[in-house]
Amino acid sequence: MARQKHRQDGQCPVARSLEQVGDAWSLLIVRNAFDGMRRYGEFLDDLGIARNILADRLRRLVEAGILEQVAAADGGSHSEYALTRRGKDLFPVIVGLRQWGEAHLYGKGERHSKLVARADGKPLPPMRPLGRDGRPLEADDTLVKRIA
Amino acid sequence: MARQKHRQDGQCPVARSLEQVGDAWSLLIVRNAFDGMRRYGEFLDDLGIARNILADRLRRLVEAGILEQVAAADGGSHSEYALTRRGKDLFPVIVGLRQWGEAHLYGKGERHSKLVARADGKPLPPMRPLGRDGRPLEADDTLVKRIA
DNA sequence: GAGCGGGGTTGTATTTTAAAACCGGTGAGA
DNA sequence: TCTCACCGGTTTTAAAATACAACCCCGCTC
Repeated sequence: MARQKHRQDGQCPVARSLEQVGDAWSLLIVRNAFDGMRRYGEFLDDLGIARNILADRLRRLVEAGILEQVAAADGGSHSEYALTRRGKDLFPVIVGLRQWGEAHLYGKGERHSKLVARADGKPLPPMRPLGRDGRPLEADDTLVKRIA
Repeated sequence: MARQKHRQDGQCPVARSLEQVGDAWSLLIVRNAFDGMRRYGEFLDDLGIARNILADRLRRLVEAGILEQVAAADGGSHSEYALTRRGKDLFPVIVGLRQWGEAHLYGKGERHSKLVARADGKPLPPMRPLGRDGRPLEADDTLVKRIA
């Protein structure tokens, strides 16, 4: 489903993004990559994903330029998967999903991992879209301008 | 795939979020809802999704508290689907996907729809996670603190 | 009461995912 | 050097999700 053509999807960047990362596994792999995970076996163990699916997703993510295969950091014979610039730019997407989940998907007292600033160890404030004046924008303050 | 259990997914808000919206259709429906779309037939025509899948996704989104069914605005007999507070809070996720797509998935000169501020009609600056001091944070400036 | 549009449900074919067995290359130890 | 794990996959087969088309129900209009 992340790979089919809809009506006018060339036009909408959201749709085009979802063609590349619009399945749960891809974004979970990317999330783990942000946490420093780099090896096939690590992803396999952590995610509990089927081996063939993991291989397929890694291949797609490499093809999409989100991950790249690099020689192992420890000089071993295997290769590792590292986020490219393009992959790192997915950070706001991951943060958005994380903060939405934190805000809406946990009961009071139910614990979860937290994203904190490395500098002070404190949680990040909610990420919000800002206008050019630096003030937060709600969805109602924006509109999608379709191309002519 | 958006609906299975991984190793320790209760813990990670990203995983939990993706259980609810981790497939392309759900987020495309939400995207369209942000654009003011409210009716089954509108989603059907715009997305080119299969009818049964659309019905299923709308049902799930309602169950998840992201959409709610409300009486039609025009007093007709059918009902419409509107974003709840929880659904509206997905705005940063959609914006994140949109801006990533805009930045990485279009060739020079290739046109796409744009998200603009309603006030001045101008595109939004890139949304970025901010630290408590208001300065943008890169992924490397953060870490995920797992719960004890 | 026939026709029609909206909003679905119900089959059934096709595609994707999952699970598990298998395979090839490297490196360590006997 | 032989073999024995281990890592990183591929292949095979089963199960599930998706797509597509046909059908159905309801309220409305004519």
